[in-house]
Amino acid sequence: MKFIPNLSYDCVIFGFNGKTLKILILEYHNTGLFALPGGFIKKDQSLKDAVNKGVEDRTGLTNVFMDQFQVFDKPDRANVFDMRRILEGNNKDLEENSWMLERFLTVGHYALINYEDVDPKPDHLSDSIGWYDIDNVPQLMMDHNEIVDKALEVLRNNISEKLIGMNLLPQKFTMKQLQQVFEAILDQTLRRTSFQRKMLSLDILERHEKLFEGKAHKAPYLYSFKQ
Amino acid sequence: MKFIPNLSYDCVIFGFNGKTLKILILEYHNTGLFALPGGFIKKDQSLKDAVNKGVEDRTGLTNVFMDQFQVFDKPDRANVFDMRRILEGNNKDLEENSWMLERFLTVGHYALINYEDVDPKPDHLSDSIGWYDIDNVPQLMMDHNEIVDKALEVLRNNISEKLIGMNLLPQKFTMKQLQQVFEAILDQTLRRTSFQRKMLSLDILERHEKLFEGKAHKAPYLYSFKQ
DNA sequence: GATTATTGTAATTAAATGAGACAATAGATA
DNA sequence: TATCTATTGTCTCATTTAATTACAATAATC
Repeated sequence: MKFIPNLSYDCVIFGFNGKTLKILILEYHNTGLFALPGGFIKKDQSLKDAVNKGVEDRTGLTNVFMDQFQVFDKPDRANVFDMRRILEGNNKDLEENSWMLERFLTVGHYALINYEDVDPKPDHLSDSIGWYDIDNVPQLMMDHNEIVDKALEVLRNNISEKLIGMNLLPQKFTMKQLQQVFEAILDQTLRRTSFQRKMLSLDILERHEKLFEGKAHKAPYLYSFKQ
Repeated sequence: MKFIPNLSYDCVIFGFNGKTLKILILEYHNTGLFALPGGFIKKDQSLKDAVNKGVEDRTGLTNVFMDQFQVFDKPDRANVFDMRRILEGNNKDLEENSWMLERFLTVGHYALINYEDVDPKPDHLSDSIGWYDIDNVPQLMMDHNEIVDKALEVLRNNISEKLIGMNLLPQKFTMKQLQQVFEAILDQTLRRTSFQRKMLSLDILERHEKLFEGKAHKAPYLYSFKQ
């Protein structure tokens, strides 16, 4: 067995389409079961490499911002029944894959990516993968809904202090777009002038050329994050 | 094997003696190796139960405030050489315990306890356990120094927003003691009047009787946290 | 050239924090 | 008993930070 037994990772991949916060969810072949993208860790592989590989396989993206946030470990979190359905739905040998029916602890991660860059790709076990609004996530297998909830909570706590919102945007963006990211994550409206003043005072933004959208009003500047 | 393979926990147990922040460190028999209190997770045990058990065994305390904060996973973090010394130093059979020489990922936790309540007890593998000032931690085995550093960082980030400092104090404490906890954790002096005003404005403290210490000055009130 | 929607920034208010002042007081001193 | 000392609790005022409002600038439309 090339994997570390009883241990997996799952990743809540966040994207932002300009209006709402979304996450990537996949559906397994012939089961109707929805789940977070996840996987196992090879015996000589770092956790980070394993998750990066999983994210890359599903999104095509490398160098994605990501962070582990909690181990989910309830002894009864694995659902043997569901796991069996997934294996059977994919015509996998049950004997050979019996290790997958054991108890698993999973390391919860979240990743932030630029929505526009992604063309979600199902892996060999799942027949679809797609974006779901954060407030419209379907019932997921095992404790994955709990993992999503916790990921969102951690993201909310981190957005202000760690300034990670940029990872959800293209490299150059307007102040309004940045504000919309904050508003989507925090689920509250922010004051335009205070937000702008705050962001500029942090001295983390570089100002570029204006963005002319052909709209009948003053054109906003584009910004990027320094280095 | 009754444990989950390749996975362990380690716990940075913080205490406060009124002056400085301290952590519990144990030394293994006949090896000169220092380490954090840690252990393994039984196949049907929750992570939290496992860590609680470990903390209780070493301190005698139950219902301790504790939080997991990171998985440490470097494929080369285990030091086979050190592990062998520990097993040999305890006259353990190497064959039988060879699983302990494999790669381990560990879930880092920190715990906050009332220093006065604790009489540290070595476990069967270690011949001493004791308090060390946070700025005078000896060289620890594997990546345990890194775990300590990270635990302190997380504690510093959490002290203000999550108000967990109370766990380092007896149930009733003076405003000065509370300030000293904050100062020890943040490693900076705070303004007495601002600190007092801030704490009182948060509406989390309950005021009790005064504490008469027999000193020639006004006696301070005792406070406790509202449940 | 006037109009419209939005942007960038300045001006004004309000809130939080820093810094100091001072009365209250538990015991020590004499 | 009266005075002195160290510390506490609270107040005031200055300073900093943040919220709110106001307004000029401007890109395209009419």
